This record gives sequence, C-alpha cells and structure tokens, in this order.
Amino acid sequence: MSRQADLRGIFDRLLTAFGPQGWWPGETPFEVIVGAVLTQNTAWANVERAIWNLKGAGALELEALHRIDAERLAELIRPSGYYNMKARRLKELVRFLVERGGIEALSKCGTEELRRALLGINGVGKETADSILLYAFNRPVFVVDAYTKRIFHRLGHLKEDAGYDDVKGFFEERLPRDAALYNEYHALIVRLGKERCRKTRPLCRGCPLSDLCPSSRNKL
DNA sequence: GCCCAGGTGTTTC
DNA sequence: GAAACACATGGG
Repeated sequence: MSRQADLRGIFDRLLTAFGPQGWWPGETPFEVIVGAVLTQNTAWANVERAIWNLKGAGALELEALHRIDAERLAELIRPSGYYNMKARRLKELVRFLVERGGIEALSKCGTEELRRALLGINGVGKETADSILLYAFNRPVFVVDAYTKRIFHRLGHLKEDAGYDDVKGFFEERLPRDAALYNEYHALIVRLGKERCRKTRPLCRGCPLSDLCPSSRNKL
C-alpha cells in the first residue's frame, strides 16, 4: 500500500463520470438470485437472453423453477453458457430456497448466517453469495470481482496475492456499512472495468479517469 | 480464428 | 493450499 486509499473519492469520481448504474438489473429478488448464477464468468448480454427465455416459459418463479426438469432448464438457459452446470446449480439453489420457506422467510436470517448457508450450496461461491446478499437481500456486503482486484491492485492499494475476503475487508473497513453505497460502488467498478480504452487513444489522453484505467497496457 | 466475459468445483501436485 | 483444468455461449 503505497498511499492511503481514498475510496470515497474514487467512488465520487466514478459516479460523476458514469452516473447511477441502477443495479441489479432484475425486477424481483428471485430474478436477482437467478441472474447471479447465470452471470458467473459470462457476459451480461448472454444472461439477458437466458432470462428472457425463462420468462417466456413462465419459469422465472421459485415454484416453477423448483418443478422444472434440469434438462429443460438447461435448454432455456443455453445462451448464458455452461448451461448444464448452471442448470444443476440453479436447481440446488432453488431447492435450498424452497426448503427454507422462501426468500421472505430467509430475509429474517442474520447476514453472516445467511452467507454461510449460501456458501454451503454447490455452485454458490463467495462472489455469488455476496451478490445475492447485497442485491437480493439488501445487506451491506461488499461484492468483490476480478475487476475490483485488478483495478485496486493496479492503484497500489492491494497486494498481488490478496484473497477474496482480504479485498472485501479492505473496502468494508474503509467505507460506512451502507448497502446503497456498496450497491452503486460495485456496479461502478464493473462499469469501469468494462470500459476499454480505444486503440486509437491508447493512453486515454484527456480521459478524467485515466489514472483508474484497468487496462494493463495503459500504465501511466 | 482468438480472446474475453459481473466464477466455481474438482483434480493434481 | 495453490495451480491447472473443465465448464460453453456470443460479441468484438
């Protein structure tokens, strides 16, 4: 850590540059949960196609997804990639939700308890669990993804080998525990991460965010 | 054709 | 433990 991280300052700059991101792009907590699995290592545009298929089949509801065959489900979510694996994972997650009395009942659980339970489900890792906690259950949990590590390591705020929980703790210790703030911050990091510098402007000349640029080719 | 995308579990050293 | 691998579609 070469210097003190001004996480709030970076947040303000990203918000000014990109505006509110309106995450999660899902209409119900259940839709958020399904999307969290479907988007694992997958471009969101492909997830949207899968979601659209599920809606069209009337399968984007807890009971419907609980009843559907894994094979049929795999067919519907095919555009999101890894469809056989994700179909099994979704079935597991849905069974968990049903067994625990649904999302409403689960919302009475403590955050740590719920996180442990989610992590116990096959196919739900830390990022997926935290995405569900933050975006479906509105809990103040900072979500870490590959962009977060890449960008903040490049800024000199994280060690090369910082693990998921190290990074999560880094943010949670330096920011107020505020679900709305974590919601927007993670979304803005993803937005920044996706921002690819044009080949015609390899040094992001004039870009007010050039010092935050995630591209390793653009070390300043 | 190649690389990447809002990861995770399993296998192997 | 951590590195290597499997899982798969669609856009740039």
